[in-house]
Amino acid sequence: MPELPEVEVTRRTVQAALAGARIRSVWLGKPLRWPLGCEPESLVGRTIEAVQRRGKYVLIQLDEGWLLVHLGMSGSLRVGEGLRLRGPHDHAEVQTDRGLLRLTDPRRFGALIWASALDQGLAAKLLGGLGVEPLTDAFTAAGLHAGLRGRAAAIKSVLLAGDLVVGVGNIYACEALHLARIHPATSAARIGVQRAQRLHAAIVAVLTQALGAGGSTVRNFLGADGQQGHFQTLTQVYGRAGAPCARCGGTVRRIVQGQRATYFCPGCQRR
DNA sequence: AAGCTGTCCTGAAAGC
DNA sequence: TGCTTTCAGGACAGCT
Repeated sequence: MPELPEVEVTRRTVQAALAGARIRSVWLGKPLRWPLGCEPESLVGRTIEAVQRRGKYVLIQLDEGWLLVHLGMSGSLRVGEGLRLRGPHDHAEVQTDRGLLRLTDPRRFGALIWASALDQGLAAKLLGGLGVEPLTDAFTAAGLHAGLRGRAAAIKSVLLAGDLVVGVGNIYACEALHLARIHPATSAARIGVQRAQRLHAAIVAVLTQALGAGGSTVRNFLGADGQQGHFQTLTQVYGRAGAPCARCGGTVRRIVQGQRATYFCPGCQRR
């Protein structure tokens, strides 16, 4: 599934291919999570100036307005001249003078949204509540610690909520907590300075490592049929219930928090 | 305000 | 073998 690292790789790919491109036509297939929000024809002639990212949203900056793309959990963006014929799960295409941008999304949790400005309307609502970017200097251990204070919910759920720090999905939350040796059910408020420092470092490490792995699948976005991401093979606990923990030899467990699977090692992750 | 739960959707895997 | 059921997941919407 597209996590922050894959979204970032996608952003770079689209930026490299389409910055400066002029939109020739827009085609929409089955409905996605939200409607586009404008007439597709009104985008014809717009120029793509830059491609940015906020959390898991790809922000395509036009000379007038923005296109927001969210990949949901099964979405992917591809660019190129030689894309194969349109398939049943292709639900949006932006044809430009530098090639085609196509959104493929079997489960249609994703979205393509037009916004006149990022601080207005739906875009403002979607982006406004997002937490700090984890791979920037704005993300600090002190800030994380301060944010966790006063949150009674389980640390795993708080990380997933995205209002404190963005981009930590289910896999990364599990992996980061394992790396930081913190039990996923620990109340966020109980995490002190030292553990906040470990968690901060772990989040950065896990995302950075995954970004490297995601980078190895760049060719996915350039035409070849999608292959599985490589990160799965790097996980220490996610999807490994019953397997031995590589660090302490304990048995990895699977529990459910907020209707979501959590994997952790009871041997070395403490409340 | 914070924190649950429901919901969207479909392919893959498990169950019968 | 083939059909049915369950599960997975991002994150907003709505309710408590």
